[in-house]
Amino acid sequence: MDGWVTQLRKGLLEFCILNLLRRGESYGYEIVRKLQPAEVLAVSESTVYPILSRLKQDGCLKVRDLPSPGGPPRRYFALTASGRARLAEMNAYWGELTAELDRLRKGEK
Amino acid sequence: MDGWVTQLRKGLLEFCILNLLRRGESYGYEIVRKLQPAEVLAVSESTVYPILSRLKQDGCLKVRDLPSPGGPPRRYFALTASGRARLAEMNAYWGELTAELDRLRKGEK
DNA sequence: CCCTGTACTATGGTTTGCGTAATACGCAAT
DNA sequence: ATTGCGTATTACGCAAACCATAGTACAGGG
Repeated sequence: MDGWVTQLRKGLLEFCILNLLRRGESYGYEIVRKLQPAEVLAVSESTVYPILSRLKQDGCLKVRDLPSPGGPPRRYFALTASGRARLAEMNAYWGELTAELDRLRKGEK
Repeated sequence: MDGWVTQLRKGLLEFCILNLLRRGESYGYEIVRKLQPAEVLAVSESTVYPILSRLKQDGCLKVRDLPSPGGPPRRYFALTASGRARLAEMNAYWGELTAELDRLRKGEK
């Protein structure tokens, strides 16, 4: 069960982070905190930071550094136009996927 | 988008196969066919067979071989008690996960 | 001076899906 | 008779994502 959860999260976390950033820019450490209370989605920094780097690399996010009140400067990430388009595609696919899975779980036909 | 779909499927396919077998035994080739029309879940044999092997290895499935009307003998897989328990846990976790994700996607608080 | 909380970076392992290819059986058509 | 197609399984190897672990760095309180 434990390993399965890890596998299930592949791709999903990227999806979560994009959805989180839809509301406005944020930085890695804060994103970890925002996902913490969810429990089923709780992750560590070593998971979030690589995802942010990849999304920026892919042109889905843009970055700007601002000083922090305590600690290294914060790297704020925000969605680009390309990122918003990507998120829209993902949301559409996710909708189909969950619909299909619900059909599988309840005893369809 | 394409690579993302591959990542999203990790763990999910195992979940789908267990749900499929809940209705009764089946064999690899047939499972591939049953998932085919779903589109969002369509996979090839090279994906399904390793999953079945692993599930059997983990004690979630039991196997019996029966002759095929054309081709090598079919390996029929069926859920064990342990498999049913595992599936129940997965279904519970999946419920929490989709609920949390829906909350993230709609602009909750 | 040490410890806690904040914030980011780097490395390596484990697992999974999937492309590719090989094997094997039966039946129909050329 | 041989070719091809649908059925059915097995084996090898790659790429990507999550995550544990560890390390760096700054500010403020005891």
